[in-house]
Order: sequence, then structure tokens, then C-alpha cells
Amino acid sequence: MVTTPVHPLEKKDPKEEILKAALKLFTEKGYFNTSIADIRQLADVSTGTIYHYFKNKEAIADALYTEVVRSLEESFKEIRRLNNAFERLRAILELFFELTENEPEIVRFIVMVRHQEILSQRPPLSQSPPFRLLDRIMEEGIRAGELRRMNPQVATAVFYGTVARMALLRLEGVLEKPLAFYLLDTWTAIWRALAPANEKGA
Amino acid sequence: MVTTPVHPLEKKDPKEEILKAALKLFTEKGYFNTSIADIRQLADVSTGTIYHYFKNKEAIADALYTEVVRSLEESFKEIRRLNNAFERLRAILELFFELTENEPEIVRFIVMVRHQEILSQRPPLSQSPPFRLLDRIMEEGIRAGELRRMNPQVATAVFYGTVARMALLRLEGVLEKPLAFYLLDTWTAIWRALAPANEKGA
DNA sequence: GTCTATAAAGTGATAGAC
DNA sequence: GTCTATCACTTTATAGAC
Repeated sequence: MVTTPVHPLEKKDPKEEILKAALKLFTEKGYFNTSIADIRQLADVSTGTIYHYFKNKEAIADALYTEVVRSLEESFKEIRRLNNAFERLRAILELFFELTENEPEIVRFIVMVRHQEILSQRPPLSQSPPFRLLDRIMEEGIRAGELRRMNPQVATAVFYGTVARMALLRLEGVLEKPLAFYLLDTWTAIWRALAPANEKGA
Repeated sequence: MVTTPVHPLEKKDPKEEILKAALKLFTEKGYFNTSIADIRQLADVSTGTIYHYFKNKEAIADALYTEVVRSLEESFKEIRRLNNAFERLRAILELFFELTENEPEIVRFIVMVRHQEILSQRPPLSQSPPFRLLDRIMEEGIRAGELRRMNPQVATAVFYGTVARMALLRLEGVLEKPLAFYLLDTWTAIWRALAPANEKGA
């Protein structure tokens, strides 16, 4: 974004074009089924340009990983400012459902790509900052009595497992309607699983 | 198994050795990071032997997929004979948790391998027979009033999403204790999410 | 910064002896 | 059925002109 020209329509930033093409190809065909030649073609640049901006193919995936994790962490931090666990979790659910419909490639990258198979250096997403933040949101909610007393890791697994599964089924075309259609049922189920024992069903 | 020799200790079936090695390598390093040479070495056979039993590398992955799906379907069919949704889902949860501890490579293959990236012909696991069976178990449970009235696809997503996430976190080493340790919390959460409205919390 | 041309290496798969 | 040797090809990555 820093290098975006003053007149946006004139010329496109090749680095951004490369990343955009790579995200599309990696999530559609998979990292290993995507060659540099594929990226070159879709981004409409030459091999030399790709290697001018990125050390190698892995570095492209790494840049995507970093950006997605950073953006997710930013959203989660924002959401953490909400008043209680109910509102925070609800907001994260809605964020994922909305992202799945509007930015399917990003969610594909989050829930479908096996990052460890590509980026052996990086931790699995489940240990990246945004997911640690999710764990903390759970711990705080349990401590505050806003969530039922339970193992916080299990709470996170129930929550994120459900959310990610819904996103995956939607991206695979198994769920035919937009995720908004399933939002109420999904939230009711999640909240029943996590709500304090005395609380009503949502 | 058909070709297992009378004296099991004498000679190993090369086909089984190849499959065993491939399962280990595919789930540990990934399909594309595993070369025929790697399989050859671990299975202690020659390249020629591999291509005698399998048309190509993809056919090895296909054989593994077929066997895992078949075995899972068999277990689910057995479990379906139980009396109600409560017992059936509980049994599936326990099956997955036990499998994760005792046969981690099989569960890795189920929850971590991106089959579609390798086997473009096969449906995603979410549409394979055992998972269709799981959907039917949910539908029947809802119709019988053993589960809360809700979209059955959401019910399946909550259930399997949670189970798969717990297995994944365990396989990634995030959960330090055996899954049995988390069984009660996991089941309580799942059952609260799915139980009929009047029912107590497990 | 961007391009074309090409090098260097690894891979899946085959041929043919035993 | 199993082996060794090797082909044919793709792929990543580099060199060097413009």
C-alpha cells in the first residue's frame, strides 16, 4: 500500500499482483500444484520480476501467511474491546462468516492450506498470535463467570472447530446457502456449549 | 491380508509395507514433500516393486484414502446400531479420541491431509460415505426428538468440527495430555450444544 | 526494475535383466 | 516379482541484456 501510485488506475504494483495471484492459485490448486510459471502468467509479470521481489516461492507463501495472521490479529484485538465473552465470540463468528462470503480466498488460506507443509519455520496457525488471543478471550470469559467452567482449550476447540468447519463446508460447496442463513443456529449451538450452567439457551 | 503368509514372521507383504511407509511419510511430511525414493527407502523395496503394485504415486494415496474411508464407514455403521443419538455421538467421539492416541497416522490422514489437492477425482471427505452417515445420524436424532431442533448440517459441523479440532490440537502437540483427559469437558460441551431444550447439561 | 534465456537439480516413471 | 539403471520431463532459480 505504501508504494501505491497517486493515480491508482495507471499502474499496478507488481508485488501486490504477485501476491494476489499466488493467493488465488495456492488456495484453489494448492501450493505444490502451483508453479512459478502459473503465478507469472496470472500476475502478468516475468519470472525475473517475481524473483526480484521474493527470494523464492516459499517466501511468497510466507508473505501471505504473515499478512493474514497480522490482519486477523488486528481484528481480534479490536473485538477484544467489546464488553464480554458473549459479544466477543459472537463478533468473531460473524467476522468469519462474513469473510467467508466476501473474501473466500483469505478464509481458504486460513482453514484449508496446510502451512506447516510449506513453511516449516512458522508455527501452526493454532499457535499464532490471533489464536493465542482467542485462547485468552476464553480464559478471561471463564474466569469472569461469563462462560461455563471448563478447560479453556476445549472451549476454544468447540468454538473455532465449529466456525472453521462451517466455513470449510461453505467453501467446498456443501452448504448451498450463504453462511448468514446458518448464523442463528450456529451461534445458538456454540453459546449453549459455552454458556454458564444457569443461563438460558442464548 | 489375503496374501499374508502362513508364518507371519518370515516375510512381509511388500504392498502393505509400501502403504505403511507412504501413510507415515504423507502424514508427517506431506504428499508432495514425499518422493518415491523416500517411500522406497522406508518400505525397504525397490522402485520397480512400487510400480509393480501401484500405477503411480497418486494410486498409493488413493489406496490409503479408500481404506481409511472404508474402515471409518464400517465403524460408523456399527455405532449406528446403538439405541439413540446420545449413545451414537458419544461412541463416535470416543472412537476418534482413541484412534488419535493409538493410530495417530490414520487420524492425521483424516484431519490433516488435503485429499482434494492430491486426488482430484475423489470427493472431499465431508461428502464421503462415513460423513454422509454422520449427517443421517444427526437427522434421525433430530426427528426422534433426541437432539434439539436445528439445521442438521450445523449439528454435524458443531460435532465433527469440535472432534476434529481436538484431534488436530493433540496431533500438533498443543494439547499435552492424552485426549481422554479432555473427554468429559468435550462431551459436555457437545451435548449441551445438541441436546433438546428441556434436557439437563449431560 | 523488468525482461528473456537457460542452467541445475530433482522427480516420476519406464526398460529390461534376473 | 523384484531389482538396477536411466530416461524424459518439470521445476525452481539464476545470469545477464536492456
